[in-house]
Amino acid sequence: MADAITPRSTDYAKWYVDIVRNAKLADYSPVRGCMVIRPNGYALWENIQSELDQRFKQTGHQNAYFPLFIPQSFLAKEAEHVEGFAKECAVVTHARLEQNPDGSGLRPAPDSKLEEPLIVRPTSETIIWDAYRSWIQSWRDLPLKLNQWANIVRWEMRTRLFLRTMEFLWQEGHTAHATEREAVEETRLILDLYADFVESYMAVPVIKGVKTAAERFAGAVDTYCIEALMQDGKALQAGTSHFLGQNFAKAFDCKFQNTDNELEYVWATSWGVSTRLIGALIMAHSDDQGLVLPPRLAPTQIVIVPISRNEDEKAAVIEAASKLASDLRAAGVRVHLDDREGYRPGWKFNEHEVQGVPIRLAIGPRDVANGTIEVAFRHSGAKESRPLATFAANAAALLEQVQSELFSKANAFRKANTTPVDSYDDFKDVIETKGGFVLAHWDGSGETEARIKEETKATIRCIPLADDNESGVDMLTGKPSKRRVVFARAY
RNA sequence: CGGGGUGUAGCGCAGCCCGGUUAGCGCAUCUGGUUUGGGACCAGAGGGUCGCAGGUUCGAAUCCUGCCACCCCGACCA
Repeated sequence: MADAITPRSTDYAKWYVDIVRNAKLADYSPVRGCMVIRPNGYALWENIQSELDQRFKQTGHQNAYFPLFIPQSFLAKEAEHVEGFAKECAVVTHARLEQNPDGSGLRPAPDSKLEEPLIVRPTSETIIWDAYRSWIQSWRDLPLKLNQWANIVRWEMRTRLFLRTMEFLWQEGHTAHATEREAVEETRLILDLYADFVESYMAVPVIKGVKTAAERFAGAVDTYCIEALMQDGKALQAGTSHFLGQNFAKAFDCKFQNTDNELEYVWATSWGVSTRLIGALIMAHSDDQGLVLPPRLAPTQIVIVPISRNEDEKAAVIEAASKLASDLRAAGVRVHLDDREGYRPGWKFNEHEVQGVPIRLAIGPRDVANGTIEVAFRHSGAKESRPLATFAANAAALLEQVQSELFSKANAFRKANTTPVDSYDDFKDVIETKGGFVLAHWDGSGETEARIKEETKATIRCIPLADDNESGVDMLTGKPSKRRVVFARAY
């Protein structure tokens, strides 16, 4: 509980795990590559969920739920999709266990072997498009815009808490449209929604862009993404929105009759963000003292720690603290009065710091006498005394200020770690020594991209959508390039 | 799957080379007391198939053989 956190400068990967475990966000499970999401971590996911869910509904989406198990044959229907996912599927082959003949434990009963194996969904396009085929006949059935909150399984070789686990939680939106244009608009709408959410709620700046063919979702025509930069200079894909064209409609024979009385294949999108966002959050803001949470997402925004030496003091302090807590609650602040017995104030300070509570208030006999409280800011470490009477009224604004300071800090970090380069030598040097986003010209060929990846381990994170075109020549081949693209080493 | 490493109390480790009372230490936990403005202190207590299976030996955490698990580094990925 009170273990030291490895400093980032010593070992970034270890620091990350220490944060996750000391802040009690998650724990390892008995199953390799899986994790237990603890209450502190799950509360973050619930806040992410409820905000996104609202936004999905505001933009005309409905929630539904599709099965965990998918017939193996479904996956095979879309050629690129199967190629992308087949190698990381968990497969259910038997329906029953029985005692081993020699009495040594259990085995799958041979006579319970399934006619057709089931795969545990690595994503749900196939089973959803199978349903869409039967639900969509006419242009009047479109658009169909569903989302599901679910768990999925991808049999990963190497895993990291939140960033890559074999099972993870996410939402996946799947929409069907009458026209290509409408589907592309949907893809972009969700991309904007994700970017705004991550920037305004999580205070993590992102770059919106399109993936290259090599990095595209298996089965998509275009994959749009938001890319965030972590404190160690590595990029993290924080969300994706795919324009699927008519690939899945064709694979699942999903057609509709248009207003001209003709049969057409449906146009599709799919999009998702996962519990990986929590990993992004940690690596964007946290420090060597522990987790740092942005107020909008923090399960507890303000914690109050009472301090007293005897029963008389305690009564007065608790009374003042309780009143403050209820005033804050009335002002819409998620506040927690930490009145636990048996823990000293210093211990509580540390615990709330490790767990990332944005603002800590300490109130003791001196404060009660002076009508003040001590305000400590998690993100800056600043500590100051303020009048007690007016604090609650200003609290919401104070939290918003913290939120925006966090974003500014992350934004400044990204700016400082985004480097334009024009020669391949400079490129290799920056990737190797400085890291971060590297903006360079690329000739658009998969060969060049693959060679750069091979030689530097840096990939094209995206071709940015931002309107800052500047033509040039590929740093490697000298061929013409219409704009700079974003390179980085990535998680 | 290739290379490296580690398995001893909930966690982190010592002991192993050189076999020998009851397997130890720190943190955490429990009880009692004194404490409380930045991780309190004192006293006491509980907690172990020494990863598993064989072998050598009067005797194995320690030596030998085999197996298993996990971690780190690489190839794949939200």
